[in-house]
Amino acid sequence: MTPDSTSRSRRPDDGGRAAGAEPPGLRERILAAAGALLVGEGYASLSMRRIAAEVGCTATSIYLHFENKDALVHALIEHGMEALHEELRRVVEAEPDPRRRLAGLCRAYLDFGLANPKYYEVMFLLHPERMARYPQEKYRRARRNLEFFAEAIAELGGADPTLSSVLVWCLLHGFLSLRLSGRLDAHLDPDRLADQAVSRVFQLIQPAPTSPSQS
Amino acid sequence: MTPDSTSRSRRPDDGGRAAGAEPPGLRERILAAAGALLVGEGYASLSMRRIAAEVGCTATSIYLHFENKDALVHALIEHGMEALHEELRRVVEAEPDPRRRLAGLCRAYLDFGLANPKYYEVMFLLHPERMARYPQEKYRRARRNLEFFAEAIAELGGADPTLSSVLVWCLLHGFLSLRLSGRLDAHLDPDRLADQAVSRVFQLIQPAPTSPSQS
DNA sequence: GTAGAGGGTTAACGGTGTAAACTCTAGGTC
DNA sequence: GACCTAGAGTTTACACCGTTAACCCTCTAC
Repeated sequence: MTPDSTSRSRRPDDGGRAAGAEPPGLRERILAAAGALLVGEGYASLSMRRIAAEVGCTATSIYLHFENKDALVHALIEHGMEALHEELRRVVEAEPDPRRRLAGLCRAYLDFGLANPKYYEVMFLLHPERMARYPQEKYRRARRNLEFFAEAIAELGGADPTLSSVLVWCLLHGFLSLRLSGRLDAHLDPDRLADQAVSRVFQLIQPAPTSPSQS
Repeated sequence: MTPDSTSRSRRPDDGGRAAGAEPPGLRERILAAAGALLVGEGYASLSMRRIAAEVGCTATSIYLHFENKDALVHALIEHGMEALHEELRRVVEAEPDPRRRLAGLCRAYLDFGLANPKYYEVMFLLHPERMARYPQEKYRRARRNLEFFAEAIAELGGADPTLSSVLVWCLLHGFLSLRLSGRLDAHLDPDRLADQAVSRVFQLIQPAPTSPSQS
């Protein structure tokens, strides 16, 4: 039973905004404008006033639909997380072979970051000083993404799949972080680096030799 | 034509003014205050007015010694880069054994980030929208750091040392990035993760199997 | 008909980085 | 001593920023 009709105690805070009425609705339009602005001009240009101008309302109106700017950005992050999750889910469903599936997951993760750099920045690069922590609860989707990796690793007989999946994430995210912020040496071929990162993942997930011993 | 007997040719940085010599000098005091403010309150509190208040001058005075805020932050970054380089250099000089040296380099890198999170953020996490790119030329020192890694990798017979060193950097930086921004699952033990990252580095630098399996 | 609530507005506060114009002081030259 | 100049530092101001408080207008419920 979807209760609506007389939407009395609608709390626009961060709860789901049901009532997908006929016109897009201001909240949706704000989100769309914010996303377009983010993709088009980057996070630095994502100001409440700019968004409002784009959408044709005043900056303060946004506060009727989002608690503050962080909440708005969180909604954008959630949107991005959903898109990323969808990409990964597609790979998982298409690839029964764990080896190819893991490689596909890595490639999909990298491709997502390279194809949506502004979104990736907001989702994974924005540092905590500048923004209230993205609600831990919402990271469940991110964790489900990691589980995709962990499952494939487990099927491949990798060491400690959960931990290994995090290490794989570190490698992939580290590459994207350095690449997107332009910190990689300009002489390196980024594509080759990405390919190498993906193929070395299979070594990364191997259990460490029982004893370091002598080489 | 000689302006004065005082050492004029001091080029402390990016074409700064000659500035004084004997007392700390305003430029040095600004840098010191900025560093303290960064470490103490984080990048978000690093405003020109805050720095000026700390140092006892006006915000605009800072512009007599730094072209703009980015230039000031670049000076801080350079300071951090020097400190990091020193840490790594120490390891290189203390460890002749390449295996232990590589492990030591990884640990030192991670320890630097964990011990100086605010500096690490400014050095490697601040994303490009918010700041003019750190001058490529100054990244030479960062590249020299990577050479430390590459050398050890070469001695260990790792694959394509230059490329491998970048991948190791990706792994270490990815871990620090996710850790410092609080994005790692709270259930994971970060210390164990760091240890695992370091020990898996040796697998990461292995050459990939000649063929990615048949089919 | 009237009360009330929700969506929207205007005006304002304190903060930001930065540019322009001004003042003050020290040194060099006649 | 008088004058000029250069540079360090200050005041003032601008155009933004996120956010709050107060107000308004329209619709619905009783």
